[in-house]
Amino acid sequence: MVNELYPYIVEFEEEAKSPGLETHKKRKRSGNGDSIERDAAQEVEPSPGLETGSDPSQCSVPPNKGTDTSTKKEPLGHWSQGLKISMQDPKMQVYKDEQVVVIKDKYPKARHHWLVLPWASISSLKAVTREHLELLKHMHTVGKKVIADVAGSSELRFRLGYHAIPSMSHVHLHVISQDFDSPCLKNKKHWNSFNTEYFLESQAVIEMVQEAGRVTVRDGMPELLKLPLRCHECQQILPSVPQLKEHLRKHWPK
DNA sequence: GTTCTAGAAC
DNA sequence: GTTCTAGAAC
Repeated sequence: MVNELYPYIVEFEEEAKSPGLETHKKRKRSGNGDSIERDAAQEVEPSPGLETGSDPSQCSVPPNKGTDTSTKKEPLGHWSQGLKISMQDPKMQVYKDEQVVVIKDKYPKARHHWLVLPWASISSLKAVTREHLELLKHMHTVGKKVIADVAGSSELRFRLGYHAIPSMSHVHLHVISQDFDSPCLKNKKHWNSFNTEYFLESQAVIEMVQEAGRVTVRDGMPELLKLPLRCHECQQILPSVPQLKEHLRKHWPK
């Protein structure tokens, strides 16, 4: 509970906000927005123009000192910073509340694949501490809610977790259905990042932060991405991605 | 993270 | 000859 005071941590290259800028956008940040049932939480309508004054996508950055935990100096135009842009786009937002926003993965690796991101700028799991414990729990809860809102989700299995070594900056929780039925799933790295220990269960991460106060990852994560293609449902090993994808069909829900 | 493509694998 | 993988991208 530290950074959520400023939903807009993203710093645009537009640089210098004159100190005289209106820094007092008095907004209710009453009680903790823990309950997603509150009206603060809302399913974001696709139709534009519904945003209220509390739209965090407006990027008037308060002249606050470096509150963010990010240390990398990647330019905001770099591909690895893409999530910071997408999460601000109302058209991408599937859900949002005072603490987090959910967007669809731009290149979904299954029929349903979302990313839950905190408004607070947390570069990666390496920067997570006990102060973020409630936030991580909330991200998990929101992920489960989004699943529940999907028609037919009762027949689909889902997993919630983080990549051990994410490519994209800004902490993001993957919420992905286990059909892996998607044309964007193209290579061994895609498969193994979701079907080996490279995929860190959200629940395990939460418990780790609770117990150890931080998230540690075992060595050898990059090697996991090169393991043989093994079916997550029946453990069979398939010789190529195309054959794996053909094999997966027989596990699809009828 | 993706695209592109050389050359390995079949 | 075609499919498929895996590494570069300034």
